[in-house]
Amino acid sequence: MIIKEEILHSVGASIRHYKSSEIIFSEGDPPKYYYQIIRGEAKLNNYTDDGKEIIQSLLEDGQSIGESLLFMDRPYPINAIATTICKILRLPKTIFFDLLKLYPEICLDMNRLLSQRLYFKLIMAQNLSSQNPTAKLIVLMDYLKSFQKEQSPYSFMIPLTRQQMASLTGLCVETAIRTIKVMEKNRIVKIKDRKILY
DNA sequence: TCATTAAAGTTAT
DNA sequence: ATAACTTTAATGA
Repeated sequence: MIIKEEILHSVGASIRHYKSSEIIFSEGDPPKYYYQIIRGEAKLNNYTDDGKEIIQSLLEDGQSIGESLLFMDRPYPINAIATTICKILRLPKTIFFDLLKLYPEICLDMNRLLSQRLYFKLIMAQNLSSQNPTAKLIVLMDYLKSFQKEQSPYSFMIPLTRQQMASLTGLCVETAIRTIKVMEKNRIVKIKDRKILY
């Protein structure tokens, strides 16, 4: 959790509830608020001209949404969509900046967070250009697994659907599925009732 | 080689 | 029940 809930409440953040698949903001909207998920999951995405979804990032409890866009004066280049029922705190941008000035600690945490986001983007950028599907999926899984201590083989259950993995790596689902099958054959992953262990 | 299309089976809501 | 996800197979770039 990047900013404590009590602090957000104390400066007048409002609680908003979203249904699954409800839009939080759309591409082209001007960023006006800081959003923080209290409960639920959301995603940042784009659609290619032929309608294929590209997931930019997946967000869960405690995480902020699209915060990097608040620091400049440009419309959102992405959509934010709730993927489950969500309870989200929303704080007007101006008050958000007051908070940053008031609490150096929050400011520092925000920089850390932006750094993490950039890191993920850089990792995924190498991925999207060229490379074979196996390499793409491994880069994604390595990144996800890096957050847990246990690093032994097959100790990490990928918390994503094949659909999501495909949308994050720019593959089509079928290719993702076939590639994962090959990876199972090559002992890179194990599959236990459809869950991928890496 | 991978994407696309279609069709069918499976799981989650 | 209905939608979302998974899987397989055929076809085309």
